[in-house]
Amino acid sequence: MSDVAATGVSVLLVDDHPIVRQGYRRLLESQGDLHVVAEADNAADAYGAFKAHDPDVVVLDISMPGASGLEAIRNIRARSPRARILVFTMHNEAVLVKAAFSAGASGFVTKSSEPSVVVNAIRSVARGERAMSDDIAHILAEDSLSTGSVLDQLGEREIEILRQFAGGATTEEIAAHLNLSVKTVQNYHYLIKTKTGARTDAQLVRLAATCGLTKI
Amino acid sequence: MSDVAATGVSVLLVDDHPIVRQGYRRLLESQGDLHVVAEADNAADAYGAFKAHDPDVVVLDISMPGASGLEAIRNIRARSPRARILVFTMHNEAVLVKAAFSAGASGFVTKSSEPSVVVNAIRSVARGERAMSDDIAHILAEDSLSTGSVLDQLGEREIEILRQFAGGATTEEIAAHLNLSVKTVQNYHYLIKTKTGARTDAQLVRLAATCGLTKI
DNA sequence: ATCCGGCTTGGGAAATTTGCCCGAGCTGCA
DNA sequence: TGCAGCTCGGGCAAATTTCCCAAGCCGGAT
Repeated sequence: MSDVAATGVSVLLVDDHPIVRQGYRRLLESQGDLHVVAEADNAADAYGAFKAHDPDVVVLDISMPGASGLEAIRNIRARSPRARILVFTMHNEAVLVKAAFSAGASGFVTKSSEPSVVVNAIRSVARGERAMSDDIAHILAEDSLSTGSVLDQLGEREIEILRQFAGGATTEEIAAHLNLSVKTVQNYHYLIKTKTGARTDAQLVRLAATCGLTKI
Repeated sequence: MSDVAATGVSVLLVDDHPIVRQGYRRLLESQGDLHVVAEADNAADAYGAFKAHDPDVVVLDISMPGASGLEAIRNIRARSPRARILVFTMHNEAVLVKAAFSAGASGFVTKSSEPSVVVNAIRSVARGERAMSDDIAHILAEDSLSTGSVLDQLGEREIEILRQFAGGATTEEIAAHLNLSVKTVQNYHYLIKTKTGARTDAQLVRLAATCGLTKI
């Protein structure tokens, strides 16, 4: 990464869909200056791949099931603060975007962006700049003006648990996914309900859906 | 499409993510026998593109926002019954898969499938065969198929209770609305879950939503 | 006519979850 | 240093869920 202009930008792809990875790889390689040096299909493997290949930019999807992609961002940044991470996902919730940036991401681009936006975002973060797609900027802008979504009352953990719960996971499954005790998940469940004012699990699911936390 | 073997397979890509379309395009073109002749980024444009280019296979993501991808399938098949449609999406719920097939899809492949699975599925549906990825076959098998819509298994009362429940009503409220004992509503709740195979209240809500029983 | 099967309605009892309260560790911030 | 907030879990009574069962009703089959 000492001379990006001369050597191009090396990229680590992290996404749980092989097809999508393959698509990225072809897209990036066709640019000439972008080179995919490694891939990972889950957040847990991301750091290992990062350490092994020392890419200029990590492109990762934080909407992977199970472990949080935010965790992966923190993991990488904690050990390699100069790492550049571009989040590339279909989610566009303001809370998620803010969480990603505060976790250490350098950029956030939605999958509905034009390919040119993505490749330019990769080049931007490789230069140490911040990058985000127009829709994300829009969402953050509106969010900064708005009264605040219901989700703003929730912490990161609470949001993750709400997402999995609304997605149909049982308490035990969530506990297993996040490596928590069932009791803790139950407590979060209850906390989320009281915080959001939902009196019913069904109301919670609807809430998550209307906030875009889960798609139905 | 008169001679697939000689001319290759022409494909129409329908997906709301430009990047993903670009990825597919590169993947398919690299196969030699598959040619992307058109793209569309929403369900509404899909039929126009189909009519204009008469592709052998339509590869489409039914998880697009706004209009239903199922609608697009029905649209295309209604006017061109010999159309071959391969659904390619990240969703893997049995109800959705069955809905897609009953809408006229010829194949259903999840985005977590290997690239080779996708290209082979395209070739299969081009030959007029059915195709689905292993995970989808598994899900359908477990679903033990049988009954058409999930709602067909439910009686009138069960549907009414499911609707109110998914709408956010508590057990007591439902009992009061319908002049039943709380116990009866509880039993219905349980019965509905076992009948539909939902293991979670959240899954029940999603089910009701996907069946159009409640809007979110 | 009779019987079968499914829907509707609820009781009962064990298993599980919920509702709240609590404490502890940790982090960031003043 | 101390406060505040998030995360994580124990405890325990109250509530709900999970199953199993029974009975009435009704339409269709025999």
